[in-house]
This record gives sequence, C-alpha cells and structure tokens, in this order.
Amino acid sequence: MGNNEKEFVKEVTPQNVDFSQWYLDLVLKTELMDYAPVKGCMAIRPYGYAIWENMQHLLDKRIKATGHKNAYFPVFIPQSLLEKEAEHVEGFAPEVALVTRGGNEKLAEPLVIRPTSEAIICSMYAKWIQSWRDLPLLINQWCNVVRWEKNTRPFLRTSEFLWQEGHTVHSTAEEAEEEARKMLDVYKDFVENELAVPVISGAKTEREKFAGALRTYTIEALMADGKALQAGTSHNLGQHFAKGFEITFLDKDKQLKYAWQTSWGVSTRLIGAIIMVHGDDRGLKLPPRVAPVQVVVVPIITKKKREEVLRRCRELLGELPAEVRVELDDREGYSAGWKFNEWEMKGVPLRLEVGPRDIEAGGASAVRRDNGEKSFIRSEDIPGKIQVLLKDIQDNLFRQALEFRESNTHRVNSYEEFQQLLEEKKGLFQAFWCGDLHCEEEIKNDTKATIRCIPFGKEDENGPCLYCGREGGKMVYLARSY
RNA sequence: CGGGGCGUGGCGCAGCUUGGCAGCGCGCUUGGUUUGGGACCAAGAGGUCGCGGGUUCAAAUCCCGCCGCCCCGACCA
Repeated sequence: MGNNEKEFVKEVTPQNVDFSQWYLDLVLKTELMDYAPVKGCMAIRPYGYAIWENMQHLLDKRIKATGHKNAYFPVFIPQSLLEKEAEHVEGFAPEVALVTRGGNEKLAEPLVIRPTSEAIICSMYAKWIQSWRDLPLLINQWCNVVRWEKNTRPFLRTSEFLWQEGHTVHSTAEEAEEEARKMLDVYKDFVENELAVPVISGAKTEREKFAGALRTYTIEALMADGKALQAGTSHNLGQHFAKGFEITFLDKDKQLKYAWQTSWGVSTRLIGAIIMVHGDDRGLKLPPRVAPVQVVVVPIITKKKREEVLRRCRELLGELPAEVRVELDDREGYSAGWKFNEWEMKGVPLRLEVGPRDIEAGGASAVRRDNGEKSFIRSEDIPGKIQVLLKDIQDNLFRQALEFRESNTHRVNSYEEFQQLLEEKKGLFQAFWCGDLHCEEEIKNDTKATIRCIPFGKEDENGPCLYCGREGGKMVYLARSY
C-alpha cells in the first residue's frame, strides 16, 4: 500500500474538496455514462447499463413474486388525458415535453411524452375493468419517462430516465393501502439487500406527496455528503384517478363503485445512490449483488513466466462457480499496478492476483475493494472462498453505510440546535412536527431542509413542534436533499 | 428562471492583458524493452480555438449576439 491516496487516483476530485465534482468525475471516468447532445440527457454506457440490468433482474423477480405482471403502454399521451386528474396535471405541467407535429403535419391534439404513465394506463384500465372479478389488477411496466428538468445531474436527475412503474387497481381502500405499503417494503428489501443501501421508510407530507395521490410513501437514504435521497416511492392513489378516468366496477353487492389504485416506482437514480453511499476517493465500490464484474483476475506477467501465468488464470476462470461474474484482464501493455487502480476505480468488489509467486505458493492473492484487505487463498479453496468473500463484502458495505447513517442522524430538541447542527454536521435530523404546512414551509425557507418522511413505527413518540413548539407533534426526519 | 464560473486535439490545461506559424502534460497508434500498486525509449496520428456576426492587412486573442456545460439558489424520481 502506498502512503498517499492521491497517488492512486488521478483526475478524480477528492470528496472532501468538492463532493459534487467527485461524483461527476467518477461517473465519467468509470464509463457509467456520457453526456449526450441533448440538455440533461445522457448515454448510459455498457458498464452503467449492466448495473441497471442487474438491478432490473433482481427487482423484477420481487415484483413478479408479489403477483404482478409486466406490460407496456405508449410513450405518447394525448394531452387531454393528462388533464383528467386536476392535481396531477398541475404537478406535471411545468415539466412535460410536448409533440405537436407528426411527419409534416400538425397534430390535431398535442401528445405529451410520458412523465409518468398514470394517465395513459388509467385510460386503458377503464376499458379493462367492469367487475370485481377483474380485480385486483396488478401490472408493472419497465420504461423510460421524460421530465423537462432545469437542474440536471447524471443519474440523479436527468431529463429522460429509466424506471419501473407499478400500477394496480383494487376493489377496496384497505386493499390499495395494503398494496402501497407492501410494495414499499419490497423496495426497502431490494435496496437494502441488493444495493446495500440502508433506507428509512415512512410517509411523505401533504406538501411532498405525488401529484394526484392520496398518500405517498417513501424510502429515504443518506448519501456520504450528508444529503438525503428519495430512493423510491409508493403511492396510494385513492379514487382520484378512478374518478377522473371513470374506472368503475360492479361489486359483489351489485353496486357500481369507483376502484382504488396504487402506483409505485424506482429509477436509474438508484445508480446514483450506490455511487454516493459507497464510493470513496479511489472510486466506486459496487455491491457484489449488482456489480457487473464481481471478480477481476489480474495476471502478473513477467517475461519468463508469461505463458504459465496466463494459463493458470484461464484455468482459474473455469474453476470459479458459474454464477460468479468474473473477468480476466489480460490486456497487454498495461502494468499490473495500473490495472489494480483502474478496477478499484470501477468498484469491482474483489480482485484476484495471479503471479509467479502465487503459482509457486499454490493459490492466488485476493484483495477486497471494500476494506483493502489482502489475503492469500489456496487454489482448492478459491471457488468456495470467493462466494464467502463476496457475501461478506456485500454485508460489510451495508453495515458501513448503516453505521454512517446512524452516526449522522441527530435528534434535535430546539430549532436553534437544529439550524446549528445542520450547518456543522449535516445528515438526518429527528424532530417533532405539528403537521402544519406553515411550519413545514418556514423550516424549508430558513434552512433548505425538508421533511423527508414521517417514519413508520414511531407513531407513539410525540413532542413539541420543532418550529412552533406546539405539543403533540409527530416524529419526522428532516434533511437537505437531492 | 436568477447569481457565479468555464468553453482551445479524447482528457486536463497554457496562450488572450499588449492581435502576427496553435502549444504543453496525459491519453491514443506503431515498434522495441518491461510488468507484484498508474513503467521506459523511439517514431507518429490527431485541433473549423463552442457557434454566428463585426473590426483589422491579419483574430484563440478586440467588439456584439447566441449556444452549451458546471456550481449555488427557486421547482422535481
């Protein structure tokens, strides 16, 4: 190990110098993305897309395991459809992209490029649902959406992004509520166990909820710079859209009723979360479960032992369990040291070094990305040990992120204390809030911090409102956020 | 949309004040020597200086306009 971190990573700004620049340097240098010629749009490069594909696979399994089926709806939404739910159109109007021409002809009605698909999907659901027997209807879609953003950042906020959106219809309010909560739990399980990102789940305030929803639930994560990130949302839409789109069904009691709905989504933003939760000055640290390359084998080639080393490396690939994503870096012209730094920057969880000395000793050297620990593994132990190490790295990343979050969560009792700590320490803040919109807005105006969520399981804890001091306030988490 | 900063080979920058052959480092290509924490030598390739006007014998450099990107705010997955 060298004595100076900077020797290892060139051209990536250190986090403590400029976190934002660190992030931007990293996404470009590691070839996760590149800027495209359209404002706020990016090309997701193969290395970045591979992370998304792994995430898709793992989440899609969970979505299907909870009874949902995938489908696809059009990217174009007739403008009039978007306008059928008042709050919804008001919320999204400022950021819709509109198509007014098709070929050489002006369109009779402009088409909105979907910012989210409630409108187009509800218009279809209205046709598909007549009876209680048609319910629940549980559909998910993987697609792109477009929101004309002013302030964009790779993965965190882009004009176009990839996501999944679930849209379900139920016959009772209770069932819709249960669904919205269940899918939030699915997200929490997915994000914590696959991405190793700890999240706090809870409800959004009225002010922060989705345009058109009855209630919005959220999972919130804390980034390494002390800012919070909304990592996923699940909405109980109530009957708002059902009424706007005439989604009705004849119930068992022979009454015609409006249906109850939910929608829920996570996006490529989660890639940003992985970067900002786990990364360090040497680059990305990808959780093994979603890393495109879990193990990189780096041959230490010397002139005399060149063929022997390469042969042993190729053998090793065949000995590893088939499910391990492994890559042999046998590129010529790059020194071993250069490759070490490159793969560390790209966040590969585990590196196996195979050189003459390792072969001599009957094994390979393993180096973990999460903590830099180096160990020698005998050849016969490699297949089993690799799996153990990857599991341990995954767990360790989660543990470290959780510890970071806990040591950066502060309980505050006064507004002055809150404002002071917010400047000094950043992070998440626990406090009480009376529920008044006025207090919520004043806090935001004063501090730039928002109420991230009203956490589940803390309903019994009550106290004086952070802002107005009124007793009986609910426990909330506050933070500055992305 | 307001405030600030920046646009010069792929990347990072110098040159601009005081107009006069478009440079440096890294990367890239080829050949050779190397390879246990970002190797070395040699020979090469690569630029409408963000875009459009203007001033001038002459513009990366001066003037006007526009565009893009980044940072900080208002709005948001």
